[in-house]
Amino acid sequence: MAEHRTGPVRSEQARVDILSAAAHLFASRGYEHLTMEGIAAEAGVGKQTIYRWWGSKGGVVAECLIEGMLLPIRPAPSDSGDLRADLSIWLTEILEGIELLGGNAFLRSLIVAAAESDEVGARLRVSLGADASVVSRLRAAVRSGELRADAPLEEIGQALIGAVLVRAVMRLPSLQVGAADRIVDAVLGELR
Amino acid sequence: MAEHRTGPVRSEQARVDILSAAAHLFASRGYEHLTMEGIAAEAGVGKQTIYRWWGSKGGVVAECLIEGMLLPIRPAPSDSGDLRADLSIWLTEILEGIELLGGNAFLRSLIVAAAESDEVGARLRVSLGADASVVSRLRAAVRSGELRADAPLEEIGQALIGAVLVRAVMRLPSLQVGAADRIVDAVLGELR
Amino acid sequence: MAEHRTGPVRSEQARVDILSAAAHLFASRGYEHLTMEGIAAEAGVGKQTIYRWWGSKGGVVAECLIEGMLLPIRPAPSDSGDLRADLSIWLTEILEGIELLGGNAFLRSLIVAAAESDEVGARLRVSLGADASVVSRLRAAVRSGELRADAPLEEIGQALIGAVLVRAVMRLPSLQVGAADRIVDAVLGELR
Amino acid sequence: MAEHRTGPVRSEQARVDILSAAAHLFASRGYEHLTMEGIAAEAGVGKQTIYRWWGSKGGVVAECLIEGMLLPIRPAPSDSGDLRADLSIWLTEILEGIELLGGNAFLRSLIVAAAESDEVGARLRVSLGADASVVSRLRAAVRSGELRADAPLEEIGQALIGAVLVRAVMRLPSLQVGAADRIVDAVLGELR
DNA sequence: TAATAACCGAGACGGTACGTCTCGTCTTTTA
DNA sequence: TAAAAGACGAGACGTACCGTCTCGGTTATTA
Repeated sequence: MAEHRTGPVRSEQARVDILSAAAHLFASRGYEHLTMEGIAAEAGVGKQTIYRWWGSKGGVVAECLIEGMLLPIRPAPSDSGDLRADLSIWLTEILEGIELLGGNAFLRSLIVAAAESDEVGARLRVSLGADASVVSRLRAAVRSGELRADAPLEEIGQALIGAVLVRAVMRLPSLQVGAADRIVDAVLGELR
Repeated sequence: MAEHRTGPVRSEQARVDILSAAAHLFASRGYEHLTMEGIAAEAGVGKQTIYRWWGSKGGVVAECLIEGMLLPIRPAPSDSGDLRADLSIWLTEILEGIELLGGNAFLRSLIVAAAESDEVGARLRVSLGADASVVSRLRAAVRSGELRADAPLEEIGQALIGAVLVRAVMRLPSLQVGAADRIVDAVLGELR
Repeated sequence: MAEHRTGPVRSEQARVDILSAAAHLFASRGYEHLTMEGIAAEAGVGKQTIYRWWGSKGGVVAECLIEGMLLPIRPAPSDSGDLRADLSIWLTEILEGIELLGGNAFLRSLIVAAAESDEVGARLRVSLGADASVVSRLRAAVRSGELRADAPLEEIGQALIGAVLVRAVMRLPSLQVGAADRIVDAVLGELR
Repeated sequence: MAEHRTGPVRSEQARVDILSAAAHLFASRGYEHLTMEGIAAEAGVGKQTIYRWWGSKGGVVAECLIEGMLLPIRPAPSDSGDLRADLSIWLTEILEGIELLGGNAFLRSLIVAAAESDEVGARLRVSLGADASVVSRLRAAVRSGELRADAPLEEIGQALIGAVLVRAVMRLPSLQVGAADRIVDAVLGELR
């Protein structure tokens, strides 16, 4: 038995306008200057329409992430048989994506958003790739003998992404060429 | 020839009261609920006295870090000759310190503060130990042959700390026993 | 064709609460101690709600005057055929009204408010009666021959009210019995 | 027996600098924008030096009045035998003086200062001439028969000055030519 | 000719109020 | 009945002044 409802249905237009406005303002002014009122004004939408569907700024930003409006959704690292090369390419893409969007300043905004909102945090894990996708590539490496059987796969993934975040948070110089290689090198070591 | 200035001198009492109030409120309510008015009220101080000496919340928090009022200042990893053991002990201490102060929620607050304020960011690097102290321990490891000569020492340090941060930011389960070991294992590998 | 606007309408409750609070605080503490924050707190209203509708303290006080919440709105002097008696009664009522509300101190507050805000100044002219109402009584006196045809009617009205104000401003002893008569006598002279 | 005191004596330089600064700021920005800090800065003086000798802004302004730094001290109306002419000249001078210094806006500032400070109020009475000097001229007029013996002399003086103040307070159009004559006419009437 | 006051400039201090901004909720009208 | 518009109570922001209280440095007496 389908449940019936009368009246207009959620406006897809409004939803898209809000997400676009949020993504645009996030990119141009950063999460700390992102306000509900600003999003509503930019989107040409009542504030209530935002609060009706999302509980907070964080929720809106999280949905932007899901939709790939803030960060292009990361592909999994590919499997060419050479783990180091695969991870290096994958990390390079991430670093370049961030650089394109504003570099460390943008990344810091993203980190603040993630730290303030569990929705964003959870989403960012996917968008940045610090999740199953790396782990499954690492698992393949275990199978192929590139990594030993009891290697702490999740921690390796986290160390790779973490090395990127930490540079943004702690104001180390912005990312340079070769950074991805050095990070992979740092985590995977010479001859593993 | 010393330069002379007349007039009253900065009140050390007020400075300490402000930092104590800020540290206390940070610890109990988190950075996002930390307000200049709250600090002033808690410290029994005029707001202007805060603005006179610090330009922002971030500045105050950074000085709290310097004074070791938020995080105990980290000792360098010791050098017992066994790099993995030394790093593991050092990282365990850091994790326990954070856990004691509120765990990942506290760490997230710290990260937000660091991401929003370059002063805090720079200070946090020292307080969390993601700086010269690890690197110099790693350098010793190079000399003793535990690490190869061209290992990317800074990136190794960042990967270690980054693995801790990333778990907080991305809402991975709070830190457990053995976490330090696994992180060190992830970064240093089996038999380096 | 009426212009339409969507959205909530101005809250009459808030408006009245604000004016009551302002009038009450003015009467009890004087204009110089009247603060926007005090009004907002007393009225149980956000400060922004005051600023949304009035630009300044002066505007609020002016509207209090319009509403007769500070000074009862003055009736015009009546016309019994005896100008001096009519003016004397009228001025006596004004003096008694002021005396009741705090005497010269209250009047000084009113004068400060008027001097600082053109809205209050314009309104006070009406409330104190230094306007058309006296002049029209004087015009009747011209018609009945009590005043000569080219008497400077406006200046006469201003001199009457001015004699009251000047005693407040210049800290002359507070108003006594017979004051109204003497003022009317001073301005109209013996046998005009 | 003179009482003796050790230490330096009050600095005449500072006193004059403060009064000049106050008078200058009053003239250029008005009493409502006159601040103790502004005076101190303009005078190149410590705030305490002001508070040491005057209790308040009002006190400083009152002394400016005494020194004739805000308003030239008014001469008494002269006695040519023609009361109306004498008063008219005297009032014209007052109006011209005010006009020169900023007109009604300046006068309003003066009124606010007087209403807020009893020292200024008392002083202004002298400076504006609403005091013994008019009354004594009026008394001469009684003696010469121009005014009847029981005319309320003080109230006449107050009505004259009051008519000027009331125009400033109540935002009536700024003073015009002939105003003095009309005011004298209003108060003294045709043929007294 | 010290010692001792009080003056002076400078300005830090605890406060109060300012006017603005944003929050999240609530209310009204339109479609 | 969702959506736009936007008013509302709340409260933090950063600034301006308040009046008091140190600071050193600098005069004038007084011992």
